[in-house]
Amino acid sequence: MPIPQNYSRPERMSAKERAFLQIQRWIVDGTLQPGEKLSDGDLAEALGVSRTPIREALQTLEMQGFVEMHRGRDTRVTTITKDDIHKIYPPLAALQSLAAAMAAGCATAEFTERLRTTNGEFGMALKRRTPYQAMELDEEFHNAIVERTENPYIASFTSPLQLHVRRLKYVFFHDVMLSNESVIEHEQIITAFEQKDPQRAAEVMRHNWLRPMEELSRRLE
Amino acid sequence: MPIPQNYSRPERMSAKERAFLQIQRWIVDGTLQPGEKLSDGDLAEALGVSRTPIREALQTLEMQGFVEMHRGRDTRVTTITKDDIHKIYPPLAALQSLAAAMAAGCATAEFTERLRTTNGEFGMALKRRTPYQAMELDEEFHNAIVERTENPYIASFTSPLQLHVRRLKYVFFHDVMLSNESVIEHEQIITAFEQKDPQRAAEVMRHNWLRPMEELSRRLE
DNA sequence: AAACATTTGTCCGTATGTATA
DNA sequence: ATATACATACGGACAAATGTT
Repeated sequence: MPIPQNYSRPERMSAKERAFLQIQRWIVDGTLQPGEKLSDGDLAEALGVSRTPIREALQTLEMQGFVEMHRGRDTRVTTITKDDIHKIYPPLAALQSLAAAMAAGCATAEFTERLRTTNGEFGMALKRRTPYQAMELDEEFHNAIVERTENPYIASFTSPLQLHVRRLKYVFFHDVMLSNESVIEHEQIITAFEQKDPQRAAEVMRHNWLRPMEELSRRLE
Repeated sequence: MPIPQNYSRPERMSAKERAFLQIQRWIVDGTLQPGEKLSDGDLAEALGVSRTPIREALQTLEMQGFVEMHRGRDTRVTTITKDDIHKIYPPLAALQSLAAAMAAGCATAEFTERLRTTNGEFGMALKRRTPYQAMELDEEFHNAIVERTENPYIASFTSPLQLHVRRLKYVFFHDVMLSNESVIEHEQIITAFEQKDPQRAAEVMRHNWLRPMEELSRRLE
């Protein structure tokens, strides 16, 4: 009996983890809308577990800014306004920029090659008009750089912030909003890595995050 | 009957919150040492609550990087090495620098005055050789700037990072390690605010965080 | 004002999974 | 390899708090 090798995860997920990922997805993609009330009892029933793992998941999501728990009252999905565009992007840009500067110092040839491959696929996905795949490849590009810094403090913050960006796009535009300019900027970042130029890597990276912010902002006026 | 106005908190804390703050304190000040095993049962008994709020507190601490939970195995205080000095400070510097740049744009006279007062008390605490008070006034200075940005995403990350810095100092030096140069740098930041110079505010702020990193780093060699 | 309905917060027992002998 | 000991993960009941009728 042949068993598929890549069946989801080798390590089983805990109920809390499953609940966390599922509820997070629902919030990010807008299934659970901003301000919507969350009943842990209902979620427990929907996900087929007890309230305990749901509560734990909700508390984690509260830490990440996706839900607000009011003791004794209720638990709700956090609201977002267009102002959040200018609140989420700048810190993300700052940390990604830092990560780029750090990665520039220790970028090997095989690392830049890997980035170039990912960026190539990203560009192809844009041409192919498969925005969801493009978005995932864009995130893969940026995550690779963050992971390269081997700094868990940075990763632990950029990761949820990227999800907040996704949520912004879904909630306000029902769209992932990607621009072709990113491909060029990514290439410039890779070049800066090859030239061991942290300053330039940081500068381009910042621009690569602040430009989409401006684009979103303009489309809302 | 006169009731003290500033009696700790008007709102009662939940058991989870109490447990969270207490365990966090113990980890930061070294009472609970790096790598130490945490038994939720023992903690529950020590704090006079059941295991549920303890478990929830530990999960929150895990998100902040103070605790590692290994499913089915054990729960331990995270280890820190001297390498962490160079991992914690840079992202903190990057975000504080961003906060300074943002605050420079909207700093009022009364705001800079408040900062100047806090910085004055900070300098006095240094002269008085009351390092713990000095540290708290230093944090108050920086937190005021972060809060001024009204950006909860930044605050939610800098706040635990500052505690990691505290922990570094306590664990490696049993000391809070403050330098007089900070007073001058703070004043330079305030001046940059008054002159509405975000660039300079950001630059001084970064230096104000990276200099202590270098000082700690040198003292470890 | 007081009792109700609802939701969150806490307790504790048990099942599950992991490491060790 | 099997059994044992132990810690975590989960479930379900109860208590407390809040808003409402």
